[in-house]
Amino acid sequence: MRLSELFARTLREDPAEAEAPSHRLLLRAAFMRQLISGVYTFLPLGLRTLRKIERIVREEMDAAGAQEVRMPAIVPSEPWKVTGRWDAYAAEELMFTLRDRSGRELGLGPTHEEIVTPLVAQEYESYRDLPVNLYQIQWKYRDEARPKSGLLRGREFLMKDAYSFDRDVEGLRVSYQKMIHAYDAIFSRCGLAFLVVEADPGLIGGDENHEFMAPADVGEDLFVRCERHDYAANVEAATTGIPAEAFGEMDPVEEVHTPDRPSIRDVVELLDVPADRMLKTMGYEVGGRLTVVLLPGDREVNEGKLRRAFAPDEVRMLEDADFERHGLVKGYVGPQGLDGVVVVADHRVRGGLNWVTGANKVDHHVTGVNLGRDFSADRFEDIASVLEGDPCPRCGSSLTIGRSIEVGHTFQLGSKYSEPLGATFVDQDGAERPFVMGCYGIGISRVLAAVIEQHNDEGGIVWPKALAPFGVVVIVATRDHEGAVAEGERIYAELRAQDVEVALDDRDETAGVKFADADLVGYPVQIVVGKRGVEAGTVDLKLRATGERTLAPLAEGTQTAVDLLAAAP
RNA sequence: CGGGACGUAGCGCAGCUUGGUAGCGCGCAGCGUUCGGGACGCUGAGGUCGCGGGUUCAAAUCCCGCCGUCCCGACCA
Repeated sequence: MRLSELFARTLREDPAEAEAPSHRLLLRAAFMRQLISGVYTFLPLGLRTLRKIERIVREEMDAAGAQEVRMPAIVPSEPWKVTGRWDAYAAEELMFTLRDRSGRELGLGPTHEEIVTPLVAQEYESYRDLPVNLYQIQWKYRDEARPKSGLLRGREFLMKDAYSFDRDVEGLRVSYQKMIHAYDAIFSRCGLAFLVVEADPGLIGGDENHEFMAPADVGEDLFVRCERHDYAANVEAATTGIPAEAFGEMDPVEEVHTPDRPSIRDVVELLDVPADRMLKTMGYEVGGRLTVVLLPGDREVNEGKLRRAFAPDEVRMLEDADFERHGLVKGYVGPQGLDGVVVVADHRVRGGLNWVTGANKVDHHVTGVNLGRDFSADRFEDIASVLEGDPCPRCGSSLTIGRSIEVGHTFQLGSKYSEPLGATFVDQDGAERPFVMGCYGIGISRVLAAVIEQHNDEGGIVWPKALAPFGVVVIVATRDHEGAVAEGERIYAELRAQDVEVALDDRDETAGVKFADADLVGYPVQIVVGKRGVEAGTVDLKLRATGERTLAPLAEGTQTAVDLLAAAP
């Protein structure tokens, strides 16, 4: 490609609206332009890179035995109503909805379980047909409450979604493992540093599921990982080793005056006790029953774990009026002497002595409160947030917390969708059974941004060669030296003849502009053809990743570039 | 949805407090010089000051409403 003809105007300055490095660089390097919030046009450079990711995904999915299809982006509401997700998506405005001329409700698909499941049910009737795994690469639509950071959270994004259908759970496990391996290969080939974590299932539901996380400062997801790397989980799903029950001397209960100090932080400050000695009491209504949840004061309730602990009962946090109705003093609730209240304690509450907690009386707390003597719990559950330094649930070594971008998510769905949708096959014994499904997503446009988050420097993007829009750029570092221009053309032609993806910077720009743009766009290898070099019979080459420079004889410039590219990361 | 900020030329910004001629840098066009790390000089083009309403003799500037964009939070295949 001749850069003089490429539809790409780089920006000298950072666009005002971009903060995340990938967002900034994608705009500056002319990979994309914004249309509206969370929706972008891919320019030629961006599209080339996007297609490289698609290609890697296709190759690995095909190698894993999945078959590509293309389902419509426009979806009918009916199957969504059957699975109950129309309300979950459309009513909560996550789904863009529309109506056709007859008034029929339609939506733009945010994911396709409701479409692919009936499709397979329609075509396949027997266990003999299974397993099958269908995937597609398609633009997905989600009316995000808050699109952000360019491609990292868009309202229109390119996604690879795959769906496996098996006759039983054993089959699903095999299908699932194949996808895990394919994902490992895909992200490795993309040059992404990543880890697999145990995850919270969220709206999609199902049993076991994993997230593929790319560590990055701008990531929205927190994960924990133990020192020995035998456990990693999203903080939403993370558990820890449970502390041993505490034994020791119990102080007497004492009431202290804590005027206008309803929050843990206030009391910590006033009484000078560490937050982890405060006993936090959270009020909920669970399945209509008043429930108090206890946990150490330095932790938060993990809502996901809480809901799972109480499933299938509805969990609702108490509002101000509820406290009054139940005779609780907001800000000063303690577990001691509560009647007719279900008390659920986090396991960690067993590991502490002499808690400080509310006195169930305005402006008063109590100290020296102990489990067994002063209060009891009806149940113990793992419901508190994880903290840095907590023990690993597997090996006991300490957990660290990291920030990451979710680039892939795999779910074992079971019959969560096939059952309500009536998607069944006839098994060997003649019985009709619902398909046992898995689903597997990769945010392709998000991977593009995640790779940049991990591979950039002051100069711009540093593409792994697998994703670079062009592997090599030939920079003609002069405008008025015919020999240099001719040598540039020659090397460009030679590289093309060798099927190297090469760009020729033949623009009417100064050398400095071309160098800066080459660094910004991030071509792995730069070849500089200039007057000085041509007269001395040499070309300069630069490896973007390391900044390493090589001087090569003119005649060997092409081959040196090929070799450098082959060796580039 | 709650909180905050911003919207002035293609891009980045100043001007707004204290109302009165719309400005700077980059980019763009022409000419000349220069030619290996975002060149220099001269000349020039380019703006419904987000939109609507109000106050005023007069609004980019003050007031109200709306729209848009970003950030924090809530939410989140």
